[in-house]
Amino acid sequence: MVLHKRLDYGFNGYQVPPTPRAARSARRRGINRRITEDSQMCAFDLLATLAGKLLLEGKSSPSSTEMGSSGKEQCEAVKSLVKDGKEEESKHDFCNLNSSDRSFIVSELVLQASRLNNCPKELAHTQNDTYSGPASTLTTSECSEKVISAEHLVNNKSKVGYGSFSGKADIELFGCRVSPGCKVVCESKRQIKVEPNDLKLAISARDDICNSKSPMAWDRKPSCLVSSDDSVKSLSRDHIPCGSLPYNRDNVKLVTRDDDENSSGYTKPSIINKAFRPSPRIGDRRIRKLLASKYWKVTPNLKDGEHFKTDADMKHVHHNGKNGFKRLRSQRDFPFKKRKLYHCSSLSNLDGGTDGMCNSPGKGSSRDASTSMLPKVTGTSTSEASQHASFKSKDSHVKLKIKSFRVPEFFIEIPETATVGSLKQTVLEAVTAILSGGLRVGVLLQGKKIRDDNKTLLQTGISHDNKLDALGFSLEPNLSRAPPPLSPEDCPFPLPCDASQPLSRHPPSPSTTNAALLWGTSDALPDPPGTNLSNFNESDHDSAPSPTDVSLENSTVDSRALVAVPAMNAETLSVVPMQKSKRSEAAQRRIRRPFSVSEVEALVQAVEKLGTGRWRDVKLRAFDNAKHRTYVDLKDKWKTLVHTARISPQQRRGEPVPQELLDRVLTAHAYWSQQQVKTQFKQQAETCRLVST
DNA sequence: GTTAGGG
DNA sequence: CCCTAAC
Repeated sequence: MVLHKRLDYGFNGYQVPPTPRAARSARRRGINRRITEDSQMCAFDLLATLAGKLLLEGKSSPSSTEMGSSGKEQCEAVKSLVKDGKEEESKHDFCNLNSSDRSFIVSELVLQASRLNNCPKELAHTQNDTYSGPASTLTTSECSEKVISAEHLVNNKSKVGYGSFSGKADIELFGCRVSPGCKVVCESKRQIKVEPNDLKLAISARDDICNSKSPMAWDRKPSCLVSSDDSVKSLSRDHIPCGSLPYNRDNVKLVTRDDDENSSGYTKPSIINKAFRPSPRIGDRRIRKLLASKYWKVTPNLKDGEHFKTDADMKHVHHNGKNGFKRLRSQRDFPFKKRKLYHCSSLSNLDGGTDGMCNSPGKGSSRDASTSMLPKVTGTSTSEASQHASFKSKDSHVKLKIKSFRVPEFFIEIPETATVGSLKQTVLEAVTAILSGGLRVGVLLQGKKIRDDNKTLLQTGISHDNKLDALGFSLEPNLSRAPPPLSPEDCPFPLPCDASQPLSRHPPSPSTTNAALLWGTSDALPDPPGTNLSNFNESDHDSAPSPTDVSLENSTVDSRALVAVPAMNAETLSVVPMQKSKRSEAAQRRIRRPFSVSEVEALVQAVEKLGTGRWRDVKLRAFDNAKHRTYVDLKDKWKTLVHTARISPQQRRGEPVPQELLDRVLTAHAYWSQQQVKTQFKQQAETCRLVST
């Protein structure tokens, strides 16, 4: 392990082995991909979505005594919100919840903020950034807090999730190719939708991860968590592991929905406290598969299935210089790039979908001197001009929807020998640290940061509907607080994934794109039938693994993504895309290059003529010019062809091979097998004859 | 270096 | 596709 080298899983296009098995194989051999210099720091561009929308709602006086009288009203309001949200959801269908998959995700957070009625007396209440006690004035800082608290809610749910053994909270890395399973996850678990060129981070929190370790009692049913109620307050404080959060959530309303529950979207707060129903679905197929998978292995130090038991174990693995060395460079070390985060104000989803509401003056100006994350442009706007009305309607309320937050940019250093599972774990830790460690929220109005935290929304103009579309929030690292150390409960084991996904967040550079295109078409060159078959020309692209694998086409990113994050411009990235230059030493697994039909035909034809035991001749005859096809490849392909021909067409995968070819395969295989037997028999007879004489 | 077969 | 034993 060369210390000065470092794996780069950034946008250079780390190519994960195409199959889990390949990943295992690669891991077994300690093969890893890109090596880059320190100067070429890459970073994940993580997209963390709150799996829903945040609603900021201003309310006149969310004091603790409010629940009695106006609580019902509030809940009714929430109810209507949920209803509206449902409409929106059904329309945009980004949170389809399969009834068989009761993933729980904080799909809506309704933050209640007090209205900014000018009330100088109460301004005194809200000094500083710490909002405490009942107040009836929402200052910008409170607004920030609410936003961030909401994020922490989500985040902490996620933490609970992955901390529990059932591992129901998923953090998943999506690559160019999204496996069907992951797709389902995306859709059913209300995870974020991701872009093929972006590193994908999906965080979901599910109710059924809650076990005895996580006393959080989230009810699946639509619930309204009004923390001004004392019991619920204790729940939100005690059971939601908000830990280091300084934020007061007394005003936080958590509204969850569940599509398969035909409900009005509101149940009495007390219901929330009812005992959590342990999910019997621990046997979730996926999880089961994961549990059985070898991906549990974190480092060579650990045996399969073994996972962290103690904090010391964690540290051992994490800081063992040889294998478990990981270093996370996070907030402190590197400035965050600005991220844009657009709130998409919408209460109800009516129709249409101009992104007017989501457009912010800061759009496009992702480069800013400060270190905050600016709102990210959300391409899929669910709001429209007509929603201004709904915005306006609730007179004294300011309702905002934040579609997603981006995780601040961070860097990861991980040894080559690390497993994919440990990489995931590292990312998970990093994200967790960032999200829970210390974030501040900045409020931007028309591109300008509102620094006076004591201003009311009314004073700043945030309450003006016509300015809401210019409102944005930025996440900023809170450098005053170090990320809390990760406890083993947080990450008792790496999150396995049943599908290794290529990580690529970098839009393919022109060169790689061309290579990929060439690469993709080289095999499809029509092979003139009857002519010399040895014309599978070497395309020489196998040595340049491109992030733009042809499998990209499989990565049909759901257009219903919660947030469509535009691919970053290549020029905005300060990282030199890795070409094949640096990949000299470490034995690189060859790119998988599926045989085209014409290649198969050539192979079949050659084998028909030469038989199954002369692969070198087959190679010379039919694939002489295809340097990337070795005779071992041809032999292997024949093997798989025979297998393919024997199985039912339904079981076949990949590019379908004409049945006619498969028939020829079987025929030839039978013939040559018979020949082999014959020759063996002859040989035996010969030897017997020789021995006897 | 080839071939065969398991992974 | 990779790996390896066997030839």
